[in-house]
Amino acid sequence: MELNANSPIPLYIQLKELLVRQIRRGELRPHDRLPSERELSECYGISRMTVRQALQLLVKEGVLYTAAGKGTYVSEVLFEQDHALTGFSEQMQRANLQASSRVLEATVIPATPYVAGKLEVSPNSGVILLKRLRLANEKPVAIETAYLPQNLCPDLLRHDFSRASLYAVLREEYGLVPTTAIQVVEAALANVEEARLLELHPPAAVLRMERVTRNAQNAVLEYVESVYRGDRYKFYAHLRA
Amino acid sequence: MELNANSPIPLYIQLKELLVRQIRRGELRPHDRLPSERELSECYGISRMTVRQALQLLVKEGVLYTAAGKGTYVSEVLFEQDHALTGFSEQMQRANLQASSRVLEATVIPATPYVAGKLEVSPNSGVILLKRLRLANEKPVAIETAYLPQNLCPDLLRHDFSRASLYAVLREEYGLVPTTAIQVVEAALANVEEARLLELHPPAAVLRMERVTRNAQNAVLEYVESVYRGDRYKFYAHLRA
DNA sequence: AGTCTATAGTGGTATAGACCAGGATTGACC
DNA sequence: GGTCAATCCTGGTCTATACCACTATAGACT
Repeated sequence: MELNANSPIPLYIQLKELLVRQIRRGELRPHDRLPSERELSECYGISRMTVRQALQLLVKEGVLYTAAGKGTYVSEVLFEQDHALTGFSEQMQRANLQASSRVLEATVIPATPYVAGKLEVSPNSGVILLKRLRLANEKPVAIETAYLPQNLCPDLLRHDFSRASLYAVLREEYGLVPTTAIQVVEAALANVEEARLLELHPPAAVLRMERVTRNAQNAVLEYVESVYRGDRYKFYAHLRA
Repeated sequence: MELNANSPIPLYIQLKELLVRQIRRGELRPHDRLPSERELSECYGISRMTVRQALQLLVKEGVLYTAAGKGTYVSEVLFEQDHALTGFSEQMQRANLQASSRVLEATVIPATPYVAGKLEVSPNSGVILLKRLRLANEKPVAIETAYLPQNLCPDLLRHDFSRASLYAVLREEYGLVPTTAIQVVEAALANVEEARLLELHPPAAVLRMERVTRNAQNAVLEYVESVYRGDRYKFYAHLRA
């Protein structure tokens, strides 16, 4: 269980992942105390500052917590790194569910004033509309309608989005990486069309979500309206001041 | 514009706040390059590692971004310190609604295993339970049940929480400042008790939320279970990668 | 037994120096 | 004029050391 100083992977990352593995394997359990920074430093033959770099990362991620004068401890829950900014496909993969989709609509339309406002583009400019029924293990979970500025991702619709992940295509083909999003979520009763598509028997509760996603340069990548089955979807968010 | 080495405030925090002030005043504008780490180090008479501590904090917060081999730059938006981590009272104030509460329960209980896990405290240790009906302009909006570690805020319950804001008391009296939270939101149909308290006529949709709130030291401040009226509450979240 | 007081250990802060890979600039060369 | 290589600067990583405030413990004292 040693660190490799010649590896291209930084030592503090190696140590961080080593600790995460120990926690995942149960060798370190919640509220266990870790060896002190000085012990880790000596044990792995690296300096204390490097140890601290690894530990601080894990504290920031919520995996560990520290108590000055006492020690460093394993947190109760090891939250999965950020559900926050992943698409449906990635979320399902994380939950070990098989994601699939049925494309309900895939066209280019002129931006309505409302959508133009959300996307921060001119009205009537080209907007890609992608409406899909989302399924997990073949069972309907959500209806998702995404609007994207056509100039950011021309020819997007040549992909088959019944199988392809929108976020994966944006990232790999167009270099568009979501980094922030503003979401609004509310609860409501399913209407007739929603009940039909989601195979619900009214009355049934659904989660309605709107989201505007931006990249690091603060450009709007997409505006999405989604409707989730209340009984098959929970909505995680990690908030920071 | 100097740093004070004798101040109880760490140098890297002082530098961080100094940079934020410069950005707020417009002396540093989006996409401007900051002086290099070595220049800042010499300019303020502190070591480069201390400079990096300040810069890394700001990068983590999204205020700055770095490009290896090029420099450190100001991000496009300095997000409003946001809706994310405020309590019900603050949210209502922002929406120009008059917040009030009816205390349904306010006691100290021994931590159940489940709550102890959420709060990262020992089972059976003292936990403050505060259950309130939340109203906006006299109309019921939510039922909120908060659990707090008693050792963090002893005597909390001597306040009258039908009027006082929990977050304001935590901040002003105990110096407890929420900085991160993990929330889980789902939609459901209101049960009988919820419908009665929220004055709903079934069937009606509600938003159920669980939240674990932590401070900058990653200590758990509270665990909250809330039930919101779907028609009177929208749930905002600002997410970052 | 109970209380106080060193003392040792912990994380938090800070310094000074070093090397690396990658971007940017300059200048020699064709 | 255009190309390529050397050079310098940048952030990224890492070491070794030091002092502080806080916590726990063990031992001396009452």
